[in-house]
Amino acid sequence: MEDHHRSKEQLYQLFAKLASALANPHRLEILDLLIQAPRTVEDLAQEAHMGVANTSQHLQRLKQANLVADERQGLFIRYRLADPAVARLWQELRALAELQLAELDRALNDYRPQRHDFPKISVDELQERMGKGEVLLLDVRPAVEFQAGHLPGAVSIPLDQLDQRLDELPADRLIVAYCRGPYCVFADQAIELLTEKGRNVARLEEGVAEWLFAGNLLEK
Amino acid sequence: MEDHHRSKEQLYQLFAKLASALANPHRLEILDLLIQAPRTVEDLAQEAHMGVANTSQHLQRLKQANLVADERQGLFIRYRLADPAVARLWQELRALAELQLAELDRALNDYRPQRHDFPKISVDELQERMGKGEVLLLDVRPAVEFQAGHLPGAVSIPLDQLDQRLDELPADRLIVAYCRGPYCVFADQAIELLTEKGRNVARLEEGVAEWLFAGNLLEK
DNA sequence: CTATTATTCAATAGAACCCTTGAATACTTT
DNA sequence: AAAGTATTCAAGGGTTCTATTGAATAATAG
Repeated sequence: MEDHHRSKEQLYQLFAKLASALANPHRLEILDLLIQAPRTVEDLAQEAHMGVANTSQHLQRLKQANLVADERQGLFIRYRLADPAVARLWQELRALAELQLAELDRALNDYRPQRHDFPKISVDELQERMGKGEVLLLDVRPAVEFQAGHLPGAVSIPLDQLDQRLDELPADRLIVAYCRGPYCVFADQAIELLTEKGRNVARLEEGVAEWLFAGNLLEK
Repeated sequence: MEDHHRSKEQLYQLFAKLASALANPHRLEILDLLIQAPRTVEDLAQEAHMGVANTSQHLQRLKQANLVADERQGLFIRYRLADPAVARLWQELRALAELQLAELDRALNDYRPQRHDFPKISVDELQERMGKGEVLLLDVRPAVEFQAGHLPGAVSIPLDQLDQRLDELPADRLIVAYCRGPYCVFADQAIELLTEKGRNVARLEEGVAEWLFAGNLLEK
């Protein structure tokens, strides 16, 4: 009888340990980055604005929980998601948070203040209009992420190069910008810039993660 | 620029807070119980073998995270899941843990040592054979949980009454026992007892939660 | 072999978490 | 109003988590 208890406790302990690996904002940000593309410790530290030692420690917790895997490549160590199911869990966590609108909506309004100011486009409409050649799909994420996988037919111009490469964009077609997903501001900034330049733009809220979950494939 | 950081941090902080509400074995056990049926604080404390004050505190953390809701009913306060999406997240968490078999499998072998010793039946086969009247579906969970919702056509005999009510079970049909789900031992124990008594039995691994996720409806 | 670079380790201090205990609160019944 | 019951509050001490710092380990380049 007591045995029973202990083994039940141990079972729940395992699940709790997995959950607690997710219970830190930095680690979630790291996962979010790794969903887009594998990266080295230093890259992650820089992107997430944290110290390298600290980043390394967080990565090790994630690794212990089997959420990420690593691979040595010469001098660097490259971390990646251990399994696509990790992304699914993270997605589910966000979905639940979205149900409790109140706080999240407020936080999101702070982070993406213009998010209601410009036109959006749905995946369905995008696919239909791309088929007719009416749309240019623009990926404004960093180049590494584009290379690791992107929406089919997308063109890559990372946000920080956008104003120097405006001439690569057609003036007569709708430009649909996307980035990592609904919590990413790159596309917002791209759209702001392009609107200033008089282009016809819209935002796709979905990123590569959502695209995958919907059962679609990526291009490499 | 600094603003940006802060609001991004806040966003991740929200998600992390939600995750940390799940990051405790007791709270997970509580959720697991609430998925089966709403309960009072005292009930939960007893089922989860923990102090009442402690249980109350955990419930409040869950409530603050919007994972559970409460409702006063006279002298008691009844807690329930805030949303079915909570069960989905919990399910996804377990699914991820299962991918990392090693540890979990060991823990599960401790908790359900006989789990490979008796026949199992799939949902499909169950439905087919129930249609033909070849099977009696037996719900061995506590009565409250049965009342809160059960698989269609199931008969309720809580585990602790089973040996006194054997005569209610037909001797000529296959008896399929189920309980809360794959991490629940009630059905295992029921099957052990029934096998001793010479009955023809099998276990359905799925519980009501899994049944719902598969898109089926419950009976009340 | 030495110097260099990416990553990890070890130690520390401060914060958050968790359980226990005993008292306080809220509602019902008499 | 008084007594009784379910739940919550408040305070404590022990444990775990986190960021920072500086030193230690790999792998590479010269």
